[in-house]
Amino acid sequence: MQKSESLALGMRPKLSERVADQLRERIQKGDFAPGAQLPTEGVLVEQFGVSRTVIREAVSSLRVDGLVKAHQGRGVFVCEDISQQPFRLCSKDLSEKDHLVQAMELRMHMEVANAELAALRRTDANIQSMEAALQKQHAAHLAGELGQKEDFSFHLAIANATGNSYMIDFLRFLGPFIIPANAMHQMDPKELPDYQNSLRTEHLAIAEAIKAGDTEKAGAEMRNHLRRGLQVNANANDL
Amino acid sequence: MQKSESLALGMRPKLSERVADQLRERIQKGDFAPGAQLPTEGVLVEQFGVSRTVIREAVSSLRVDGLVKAHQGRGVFVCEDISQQPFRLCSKDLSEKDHLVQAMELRMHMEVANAELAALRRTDANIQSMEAALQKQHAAHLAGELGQKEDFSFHLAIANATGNSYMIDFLRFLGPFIIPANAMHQMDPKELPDYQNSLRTEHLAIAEAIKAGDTEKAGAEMRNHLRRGLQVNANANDL
DNA sequence: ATGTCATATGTTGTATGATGAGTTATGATA
DNA sequence: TATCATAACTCATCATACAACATATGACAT
Repeated sequence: MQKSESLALGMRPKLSERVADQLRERIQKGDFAPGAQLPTEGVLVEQFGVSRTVIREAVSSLRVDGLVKAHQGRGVFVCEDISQQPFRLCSKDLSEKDHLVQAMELRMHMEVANAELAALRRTDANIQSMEAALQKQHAAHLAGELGQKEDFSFHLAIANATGNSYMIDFLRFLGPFIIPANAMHQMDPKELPDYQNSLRTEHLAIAEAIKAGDTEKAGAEMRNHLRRGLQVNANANDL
Repeated sequence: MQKSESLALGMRPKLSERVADQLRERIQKGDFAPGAQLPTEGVLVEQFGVSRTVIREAVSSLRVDGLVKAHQGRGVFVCEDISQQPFRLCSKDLSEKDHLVQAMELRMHMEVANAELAALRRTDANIQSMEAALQKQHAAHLAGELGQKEDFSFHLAIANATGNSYMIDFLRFLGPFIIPANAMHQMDPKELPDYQNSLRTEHLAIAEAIKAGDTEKAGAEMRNHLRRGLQVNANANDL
């Protein structure tokens, strides 16, 4: 017979999420200090006027976010390093278009930096894997495939050449968000070879600059490459 | 009278986490295709031999990880872009030194991009908040404080001026990882004013370039600023 | 007085059944 | 055939009970 009028909350989305958000806020606001114990489930049940199920799901989500740590028999405690919250690209209050544009912009600058760093630090092995990726992509194109995977491999090879593992991780993280490949799917088949050719030209220019150790050119070519890709993608999606 | 012998699982840590891990694995392995519906709670209860509570908590954790999306009345579905796993800067197989250096490098390049973008797009309001932050930092310095918070506010104001919310989020994410402030704590008190002065000079140069819309200079000044900060930090920590 | 141990109490973890709230399939009816 | 009420299914929430673990309490022996 649960009364639904216990809601100074308002109740559109899931209750558990609303509770979780409120708890997050209170933690980040310093309402609960790092290391401190959260109110027990029973207390929270009373404070929020919801069932234990909801409280538990809310706390559970804080747990996977790394904000709190629960100890059976003792309680739930705020983590010492609140900072370690993960980074996500899921701004709910962002249009699909803005999401894509902003994510792509983030990636672009990131990759420009990668190209510059790669030009500074590339080893012979790096150059080899870059060229191998390009060769495979070319082969894929000749075989009539899109070669998206090989494309990404090339970019990953560049990230590898930076010697910064976080750069690699971040590119892997960003990669799936921005796939100009869906533009390729919608593309007029007659235009595809042209597109793939220009892609190859751009990639080669980047690789060349990195190989030569020309940081400025490497960055510029990468910027040009991604900007054009963004353009094509934008046109294909009517953005 | 729940029987504990239903465990082909093994049962050290929380059941819900073990179940969540198994589900994650099956999803990433492609056992459940993107877009496909997960088995219903009832079925999962039978498959794992645990209670609905556990299943719900496990699925809940997959939800906050962005791996699945639950629709009331329909079911739980695997997200189209499984890739949406959050980005973390966990230094598992990285020395503390490499961790700091690489994270700082990541931040540096992002902030250079921020400065350049800010110079392109800054509004009057942006400039005002930048200058306000600088003023507050100066006041803090004069009051004998370190002014780290105000320092970060200035950088955040720049990120704001990019108009890209992901840039802001990312800076917030990276911020706590790299705190040249700990260098300030270990610094000889006699050197502190000098350091703070040069800090202010650099900040002003950045702000000026952004205000003037000089993208190149803005980026260069930011790069110089952070590189010097990294240097100071490295010396203080014997890296 | 002190150390040891059983007990009580509090807290999170798990199980279970019932109900609310959406979604979809079914089938009756016009 | 089209429309619409109904049923069936699913996740969301509530409520209660018990298990597992941790800590505090107090009795008891030394």
